[in-house]
Amino acid sequence: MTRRTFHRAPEGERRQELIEATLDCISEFGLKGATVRQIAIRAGVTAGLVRHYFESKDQMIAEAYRAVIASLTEKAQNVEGDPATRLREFIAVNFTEPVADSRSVSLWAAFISQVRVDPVLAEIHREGYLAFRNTLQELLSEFLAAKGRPASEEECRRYAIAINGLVDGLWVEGCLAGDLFRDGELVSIAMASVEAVLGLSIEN
Amino acid sequence: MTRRTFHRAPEGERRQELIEATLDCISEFGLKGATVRQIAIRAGVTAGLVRHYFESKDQMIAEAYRAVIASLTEKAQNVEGDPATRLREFIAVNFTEPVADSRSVSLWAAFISQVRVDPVLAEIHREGYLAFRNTLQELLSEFLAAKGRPASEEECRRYAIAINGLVDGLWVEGCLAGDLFRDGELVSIAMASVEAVLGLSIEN
DNA sequence: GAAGTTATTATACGCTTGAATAATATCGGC
DNA sequence: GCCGATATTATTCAAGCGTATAATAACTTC
Repeated sequence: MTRRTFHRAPEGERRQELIEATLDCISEFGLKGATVRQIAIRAGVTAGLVRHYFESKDQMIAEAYRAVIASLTEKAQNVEGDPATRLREFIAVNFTEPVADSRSVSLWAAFISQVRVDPVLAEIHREGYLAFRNTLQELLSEFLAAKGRPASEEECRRYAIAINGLVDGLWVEGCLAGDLFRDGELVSIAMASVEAVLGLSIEN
Repeated sequence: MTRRTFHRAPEGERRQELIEATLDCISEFGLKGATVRQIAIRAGVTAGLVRHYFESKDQMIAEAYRAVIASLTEKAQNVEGDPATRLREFIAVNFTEPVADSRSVSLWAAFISQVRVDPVLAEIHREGYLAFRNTLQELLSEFLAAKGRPASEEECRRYAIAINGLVDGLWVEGCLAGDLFRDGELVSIAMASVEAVLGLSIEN
């Protein structure tokens, strides 16, 4: 019996691979199909290694969730240009890969469904949601000011909640059943709706 | 050893109880925590009975999903009155119990997360989404006509997609973290946004 | 009220699960 | 080039999983 060959992964890299493998498994087989063994196979290692990098499977799952939130928000945070351009980009990003992807929404839903079960995941969700919404609120505040219609923080808050809801809702359905919509239809509907809600054009 | 006493449930009733117990378990423990044994305990029967009513656990889960979709949509389908009232009701219902409830969104998310895994669930989702959206589209068509601004089917379709997304998105966040919003805030934001999108008041 | 039907319980089976442990191969420092 | 440290594999374990089967208790019918 010959033992399986292997190489030691560089610092931190294996952790990342394991998290990525975890997400792959969750999106493909669901949370209950994402077993330690399945994840190990996907990562190209043996099951025992998981416990060398994480205290428990649950802890690994929680870290994987943090990675999902980060990937869903980071693209939206780092937009550049004048306020109108940034607002347009912020919206468009959600209807473009890799955010607009059935894998993303599967992961998002899988974790959402655990928010009630696991307080740790609930806290991660809450932070992610607020970060996303606050980014949007700040963006709206600048946009409205630039358009010569500055709004109170309270007003921006309401706009941010509405637009965040709109974008999220369209994002979910677009990811789940993209074939129900024409190319570019969702982003076009989103833009038009945001303009209507704000009562302003998002063009420069 | 004395055997556990029991009574025979009337036709269909036990099925319903088992489905309800399934949903309870999914919302409380997640899909992977909803085991046959847990579900049986919740329903007040023994595990073996599940297979007397359902061919398999998977089939029971699928039927449970149908029940969720039904509960989320039936409230919205059966609104009465003039078009404006019905439109207002349609929206408001989504921010009122039992639709607006963390249990509902947990169930919704749990199944959504399986859409990629299980084609049966994917089909159930698709039907439910389209039924909901088409109801809304019909409602919008009547509303716009009544307001003296009749719109083409294509226009109504776009409005329906947008408003459905908006309502869904707000519903999700409201259910997940209701404490982030003031009383009635979400329904108020939803109404205002819908009015902005349509460019019309929803009052009579 | 006895007989027949079947809903329900009880028990068992094979498999998978997350985790613990022991053996071993790889690598950095010297 | 050896040596200690540790990343990785291999193996094992008890618990829990979905399901199958057999015994039994509760109704129905006559």
